[in-house]
Amino acid sequence: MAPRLDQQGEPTGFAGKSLSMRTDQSIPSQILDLIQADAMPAGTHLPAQLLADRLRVSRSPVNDALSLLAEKGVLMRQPNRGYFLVQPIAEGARSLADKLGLDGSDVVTEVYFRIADDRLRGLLPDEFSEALLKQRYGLTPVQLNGVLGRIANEGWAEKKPGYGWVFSSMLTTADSLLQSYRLRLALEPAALLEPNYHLPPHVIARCRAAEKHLLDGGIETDTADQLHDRGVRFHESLVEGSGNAFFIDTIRRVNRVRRLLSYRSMQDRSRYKEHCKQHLHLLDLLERGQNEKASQAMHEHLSSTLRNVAKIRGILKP
Amino acid sequence: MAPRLDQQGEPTGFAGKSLSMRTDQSIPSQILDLIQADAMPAGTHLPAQLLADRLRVSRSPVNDALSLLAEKGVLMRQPNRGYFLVQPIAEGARSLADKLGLDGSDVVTEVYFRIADDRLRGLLPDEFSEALLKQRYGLTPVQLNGVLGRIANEGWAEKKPGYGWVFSSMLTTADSLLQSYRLRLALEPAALLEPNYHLPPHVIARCRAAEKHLLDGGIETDTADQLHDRGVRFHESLVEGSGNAFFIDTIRRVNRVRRLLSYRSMQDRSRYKEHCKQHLHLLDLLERGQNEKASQAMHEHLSSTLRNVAKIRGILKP
DNA sequence: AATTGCATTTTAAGAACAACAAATGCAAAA
DNA sequence: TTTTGCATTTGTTGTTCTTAAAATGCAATT
Repeated sequence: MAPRLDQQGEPTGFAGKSLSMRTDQSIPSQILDLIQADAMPAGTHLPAQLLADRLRVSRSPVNDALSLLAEKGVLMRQPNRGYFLVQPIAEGARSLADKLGLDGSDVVTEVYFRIADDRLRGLLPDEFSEALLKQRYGLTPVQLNGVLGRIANEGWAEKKPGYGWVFSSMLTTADSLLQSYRLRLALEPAALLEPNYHLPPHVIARCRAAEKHLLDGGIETDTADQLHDRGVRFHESLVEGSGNAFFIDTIRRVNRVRRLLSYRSMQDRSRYKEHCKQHLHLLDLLERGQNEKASQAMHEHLSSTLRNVAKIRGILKP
Repeated sequence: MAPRLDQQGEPTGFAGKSLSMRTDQSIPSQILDLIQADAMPAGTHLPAQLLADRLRVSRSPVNDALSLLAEKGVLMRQPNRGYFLVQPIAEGARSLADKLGLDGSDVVTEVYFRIADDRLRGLLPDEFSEALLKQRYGLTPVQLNGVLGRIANEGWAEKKPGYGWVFSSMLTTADSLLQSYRLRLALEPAALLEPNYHLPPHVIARCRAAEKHLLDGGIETDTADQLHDRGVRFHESLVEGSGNAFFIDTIRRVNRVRRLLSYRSMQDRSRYKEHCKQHLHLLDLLERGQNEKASQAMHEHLSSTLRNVAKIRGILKP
C-alpha cells in the first residue's frame, strides 16, 4: 500500500552538498547502499568516521549501525581494528535492507499514506479535527503532530483559522494529477535553460544505468513504487542540474504529492519503453550541452505523458 | 524591520473557498478590514454568526473581538441586540488596526525575520543547532519549534540527518533573488494559459483599484513593505485565476521567500509607475479573455523586472 | 425567525520534566 | 598517525499534566 521511500542517491554535487538530502532511511540501510554503490570487495575496512561524514551524522549512530550489521552477519568485527565487509553486496531486485528487516516504515509515514488514501477514496470529510485523526488512526500527540506537519508542508491540508483542518484541492479535484503535470510542463523545460546549467557526468551515468535497467526487463519486474521512484529520480536529477534552489524545491514538492496521486492511475506499463527512450535521448542532448533541444524534448516528453494521463483519468473520484 | 504581514483579501472565489487563506491577523483587525471592504455605513448591525462565517471561526472569538472593538469605541453595544458600527472606516494610509494597537506581531514572526536578516548579513553560520537559536534569540521551546517549522516549510533551512540544521542556498547564493524571478518567469505566464482560467470581476476590480491607488501617489507614500505586498497580491491574484492548486501553492511559496530577499534590494521606486501600467494592461487583457496575449505580456513584464533586478544586484553578500 | 447571551463541551497549545539519541573528547591500540 | 572504544557532554524528542481557546447548544430576547 504505502509506496516505498526514496532511496537516497549520492550527493548531487550541487552547491557543494545536496540541497535537501532525504534521510528517510535508517543508518544501517544507508550503509548497505554505500557498500553497494561503491561496489566494495570482501574484506573492505569501514572506518566509522568515513561513513559518518558521508551520511552527515556523528560516529555514534554509525557505530550502532555497524554493530547491528555485524550481528546480521553482513560485517565482521575485529576488536580494536573495526568492521570489515564479509562479502560484496550484489545488485538484486529486492534490496538487502529489506531482507534484513531494516527500514521498517514508521507509524507516521504509514498513517500519512493511509490518510491520503482514505481521502482519495472519499472516506474523509473536507474538514476534520485533529482529535478525529488521533482517534481514527490511533496516534499519540507527537505522531499526530508529525503527520499533520508533513501533510501541511506538502500543502494538501491546512489549518483553519480556528480549530480544525481543511483538505486543499490538491488531492480533491478530479484532475489534480493533470494539474501537477501542467506545472511540471511549465517548470522542467525551463529548468534545462537555466544559466550555468550543469549535469555532472556521474549523474548522467547513474541516470543512464537506471534507464538501461528498465529497458532490460526492469519495466516488467520492478514494483509500481520502484517504477514511480525511478521516474521521479530521473526528473529531479535533471532539474537539480539547474542549480536553482527554487526550481529544485518546487519539483520535489510536486513530486511528493504526485506520488499520492499517481499510483492510483498507473496500471499500464506499455508506455514505459517509450519513456525510457525519451529519457535516454534527453541525457544524450544534455551531455552534449544542447540544452535548447533538450528543453524542447522535455516539453514533448511531458506533453505526451500528459495526454496519456488525460486519457486514463476518471480514476479519481469527482 | 520586519515587513508587515499580508492583509487578508476576501475569498477569491476559487473552488468555493480560498485555497490557503492567511490568518496572520487578529480577529479584531480582520473585522475592521471587513467593515472597510464592505464600506459599511454608520449604524450597521454586525451579527456574530455572519462575521464568524466570513472569518471561518466560531462565534466565541468573534464575540470577544466585538466586545474589544466596543471598548475601543469603534462599535456600540446594545444589550440583547448586538453590536453596531459607530462610524464608517475611511481608507487611510495607516490602518485603524495599527492605531488601536491591535495586531502586535508575535515573537515567532519577529524572530523569523531577524533570523533571515542575520543570515543574509552573514551573521549566522551555514550550520546551526536549535539550542543556538533558542539561546541567541531567547526563545521558549514552543517558539523555537514555531520558527523552525516556518523556516523549514519555506525551504530555506532544513534538518540535518542527525542533530542540527543547515541553511539551504535559497537565502545564500548571490543571485537567489534572480533565481526566484526565473521561476516566476516560467510559472506565471503558464498559469495564465491554464484551461478554464477565470479571473472573477470583483478580483479584477480590486486589483485595478490597488494599481490606481499606486499611480495616484501611493508609489511615493506607501511603505516599502506595503509596496511589496501589493505587488505580491497582484501576481498571486492572477495566478489564482488558474484554479491550479500547484501553481498557486508554488507562487505563494516563492513569494514568501522573496519577501526576505527583496526588501534588501528595493530602493529605487522609479520603475514602479511603469509596473503599474503593465499591471493594468494585464488586467485589461485578462478581462477580455485574451489570455495568450496576457501570457506574453506577463512574460515581458517579468523579464523587464528581472533585467532591472540583475542590474542592481550585488547587494546580497557573495 | 433570527440573534443574542451565556454555560458547557470540545479541541488544541503550553510547560515541565524524563528519556533518549547524537556529538564529542581522549586514552589505548593498530 | 590514524582509528577504535568508550565515557561524557550536549542536543532533541517524547510524555504527562495543566491551561487556554474555540466550538456548540439552548433558553431568552428582539
